[in-house]
Amino acid sequence: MRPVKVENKQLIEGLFKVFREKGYEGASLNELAEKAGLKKASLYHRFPEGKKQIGMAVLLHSSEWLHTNLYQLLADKNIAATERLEMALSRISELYNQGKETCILRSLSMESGMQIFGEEIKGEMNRWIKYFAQLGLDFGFTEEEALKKGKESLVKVQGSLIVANAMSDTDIFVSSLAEIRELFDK
Amino acid sequence: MRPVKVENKQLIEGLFKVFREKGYEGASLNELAEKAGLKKASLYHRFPEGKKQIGMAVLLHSSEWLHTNLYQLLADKNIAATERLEMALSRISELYNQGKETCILRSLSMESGMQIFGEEIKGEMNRWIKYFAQLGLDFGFTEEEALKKGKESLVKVQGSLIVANAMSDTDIFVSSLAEIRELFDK
DNA sequence: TGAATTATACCGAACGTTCGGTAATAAATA
DNA sequence: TATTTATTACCGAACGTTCGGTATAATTCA
Repeated sequence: MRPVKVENKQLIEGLFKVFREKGYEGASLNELAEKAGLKKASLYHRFPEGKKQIGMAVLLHSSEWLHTNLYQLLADKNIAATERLEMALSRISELYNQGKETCILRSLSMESGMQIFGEEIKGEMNRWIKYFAQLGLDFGFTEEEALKKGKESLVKVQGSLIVANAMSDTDIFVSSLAEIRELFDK
Repeated sequence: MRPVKVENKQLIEGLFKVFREKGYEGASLNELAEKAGLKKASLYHRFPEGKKQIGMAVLLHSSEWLHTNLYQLLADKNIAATERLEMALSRISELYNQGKETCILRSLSMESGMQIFGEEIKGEMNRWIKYFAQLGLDFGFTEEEALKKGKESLVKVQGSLIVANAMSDTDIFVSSLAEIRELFDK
């Protein structure tokens, strides 16, 4: 069998960047192919169902990253809650390149994207809230308090990414991460 | 002179909704014209410079709404700070239809929109922060504290709109407005 | 009538998608 | 080992459709 020109991981990451920067409608097959290192027709060999399937693969890739690098950490009771929080914030900062890059969930959550990926995006946000709420419980908060903090952490990350990007001011993102820290551990 | 078929205000509001829901790339001229109640060519009569000009008009319309309905209120020293805050939150809730609708700044702030409207979006966010920071001063906070609260209010609104829309859960938006209240007046 | 507004028809370019064919490798055969 | 065969990966070219945009004619009203 002929070997692939671009490995799957590298391929998805190239596609991911285009969707994150341009959104679903803004990401053209030509640019997707270019950034992926393949021709347009070859993309259709890898993803026979086309653009929607590519978006889905990108979303799945993000979901796996979060599960491996964030959620598993947040749920690891062998690590003290304070340290878990610290590490989680550090990985979130890494994920969004210190606030210089937006979130794929936001990029794909305009109306056209929601019609295709609505359930996946909603599911991912629910997972974020759930795992941060779990951390809240480990910090000793009540279930209600913890759930609220889970939601606040998501709102802060999403909001600060929007504002930081629009204003070219990553300090807002960095500050928001600090506020999430204080939300749990003060 | 022949009267217009669709009045300017109504026209802009129709165009506004399309850009807010679909983003810049996702808003096609055919749909813009349809929702505006005009044909495409008639849109070009009203906006000879095309789509960019339409987006700019929509953005300006939003800016004026904010100035008239929010910023003037926030700066009105004849009203007690607490009441000003309360009224401001109420108008924000109205603006975003209790969290059921997103913010045009977010919709137009993907890469393609930022290249066209970057300065306008940045300016509008700065204005939001400035006026809420001013309110913070009136609440007796230091300049530094007030500025931080201004930024937090913007982050909370933007973030909660994203999450509320993606999760079809307007409670998150409502809660976030309550958190902004507590941020200033507790 | 004359000017303004709207509508029809159209344009080149770009869109997502498809297809026929070629390149590259592994497996099978001689 | 050398050659053929099968399988998969890739790509150029073209598809029909829609894009943003533009002529030009018809309509409307001062």
